[in-house]
Amino acid sequence: MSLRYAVLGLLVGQPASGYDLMKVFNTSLANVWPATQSQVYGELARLADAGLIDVAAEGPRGRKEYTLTESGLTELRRWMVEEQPEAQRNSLLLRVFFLGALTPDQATDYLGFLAARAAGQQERLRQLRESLDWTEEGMLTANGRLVMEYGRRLFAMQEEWAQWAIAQLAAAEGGA
Amino acid sequence: MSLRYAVLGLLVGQPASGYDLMKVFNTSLANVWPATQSQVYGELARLADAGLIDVAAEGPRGRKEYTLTESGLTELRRWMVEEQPEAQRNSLLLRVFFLGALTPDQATDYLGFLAARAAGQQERLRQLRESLDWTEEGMLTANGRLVMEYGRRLFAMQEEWAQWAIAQLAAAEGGA
DNA sequence: GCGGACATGTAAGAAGTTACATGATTAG
DNA sequence: CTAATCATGTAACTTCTTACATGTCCGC
Repeated sequence: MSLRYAVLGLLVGQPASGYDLMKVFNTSLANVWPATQSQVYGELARLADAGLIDVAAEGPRGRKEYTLTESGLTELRRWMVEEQPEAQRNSLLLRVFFLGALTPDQATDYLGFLAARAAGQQERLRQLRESLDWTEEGMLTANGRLVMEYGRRLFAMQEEWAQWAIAQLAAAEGGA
Repeated sequence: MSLRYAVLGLLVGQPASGYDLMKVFNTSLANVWPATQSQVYGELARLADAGLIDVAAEGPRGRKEYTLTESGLTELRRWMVEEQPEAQRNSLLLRVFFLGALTPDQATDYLGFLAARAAGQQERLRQLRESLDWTEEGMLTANGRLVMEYGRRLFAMQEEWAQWAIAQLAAAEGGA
């Protein structure tokens, strides 16, 4: 049900169309809460139906610009504060659990790949941060900083952990 | 499609029934790849159909014990090495993105809650590690160590990050 | 006028969740 | 004998993905 709240959250303070929202889902939110076009348009219709958003304006090409209603904002806040975060799937860790199904060489390669990927993601984040226009004071940029810093720390942790894990495997090999 | 591989992975080296697998999904894998009973039984039927697993033995109460076939192991390895990990959803970060929808006090409370939760999860992990029988040398315990260490580092990172984020909010408040 | 971006929508199917339904065996 | 555990399965529903379908406006 979180897609619903992603949509509500994006409409806080700034009206937008489905098309506008999709751009955000394909960029800033791509690594946090991916969504497809058909999902977004469907959810917008359902939210409007439920009175949590309104069509504030209609533009060219059938463009519908939605705004958050009061009950929409209330519902978003309720979700943020009250709702328990649901369990999240992690296919990286799933693979680590099953590392024993690979040969030791393959397992080490996989961890090496993870380390390299984490390093690459850090680099990509760094570039993104530099390219962003921090003068524009939207809500997403303000809290986007917090999210980016989380990402930076996560990727750094992953890189270090993968290197540690490689050493562990090597020690187990040597010890056996 | 990863549930399929979770099931295959759990069958590496040790035959099991759906009931056995559910115990694992409800414990070790609960925070990595949650699955429901109806999903697991359905997937087992499909995997047997596809020849990736076999019914090796039938026991009391209609118990069916499945083993991995060779093509099952091949397919698992292929997935582990070749398949790109799909984007993962993160409702924690989604909420952080929308922190601006809350009052500053509520936002700080939420981050404080995250810090406390991360601390609790570290404690829980520590207890789990102590309670585990490390003499039993199953594959899950060997690589389970790696996964637990990942968890430890993740929760530590989360706690520190949340505290950093609280300080950031305070600074922004003070500065404004 | 025409290509690219803008813009919305539907349909079919896969994956995941919740709830129900049923029965066999074993330990005490 | 009876409660707990073992054990499998189905049905209905929601959510997510992929693909298709359609049309409009704007700049050049």
